[in-house]
Amino acid sequence: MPEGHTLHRAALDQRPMLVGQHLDVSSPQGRFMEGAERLDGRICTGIEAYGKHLLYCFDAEALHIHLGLFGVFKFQKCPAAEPKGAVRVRLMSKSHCVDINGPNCCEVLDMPARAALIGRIGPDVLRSDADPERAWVRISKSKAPIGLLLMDQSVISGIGNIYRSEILWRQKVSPVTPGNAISREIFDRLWADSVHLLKIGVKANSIITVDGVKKARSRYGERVNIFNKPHCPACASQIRRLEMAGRRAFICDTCQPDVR
DNA sequence: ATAATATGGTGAT
DNA sequence: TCACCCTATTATC
Repeated sequence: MPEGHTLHRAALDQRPMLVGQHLDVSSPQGRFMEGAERLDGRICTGIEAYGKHLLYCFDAEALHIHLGLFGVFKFQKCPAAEPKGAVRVRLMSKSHCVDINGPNCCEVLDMPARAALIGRIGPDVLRSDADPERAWVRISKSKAPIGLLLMDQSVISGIGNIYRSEILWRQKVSPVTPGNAISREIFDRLWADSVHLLKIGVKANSIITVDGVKKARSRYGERVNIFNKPHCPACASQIRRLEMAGRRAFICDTCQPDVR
């Protein structure tokens, strides 16, 4: 679930539920008591997503959430049901209740810390204020493989392990291509396709990288081209798996030749 | 029914 | 390199 699209979708969903209202903030699970107490009763002034990070703003402070691999948002209308599972934070407005379970990161940031966080994140393909030049500078100067660079959130943010394999396959780029061997034209295509796919992901609330597919049916199913698939949908070659940054990457050696 | 696996990132070792 | 966070889905009995 949580690649960049998940967080932007959460921001869109939750803004009308929470922003502009005094929130009851609690930690049913008990592992965020201090932070909850600090924010309880204050007005939520905005919700912003940066890459895979979400910030609930309360004037000069912000609740910083990173879902990690397991984290999930759940929301419901009031009156709210009993917390289910390990609810680290419960945010309650007059109308809605948002529960956050299992986040990797859950902390209160002051302004300098918020600036530091935003500063260390590369341009987010889903933000209109993103500057792709920053990503181009990093990639074009790096000897690291593009499959690693696309997953490096300080280079470009929002892309996760599924989108990585899918974008590189769609643009016929081998993940082992060094960043400094990527032409400006290829970079522009990678960026544009990332924006395109993650926007679809926000709308569908699911990763869909196959053209023409509108709705998510199963976990992978027809939604993706090569991620976790045995054969290439374009040429039927066997899909090769390789370990990159400790994560499984998928590659079709026919469609994505190593041109180094 | 129970077990295994992962769309992520941090901090310790 | 590994433990952790502790959900949701899929695979295996």
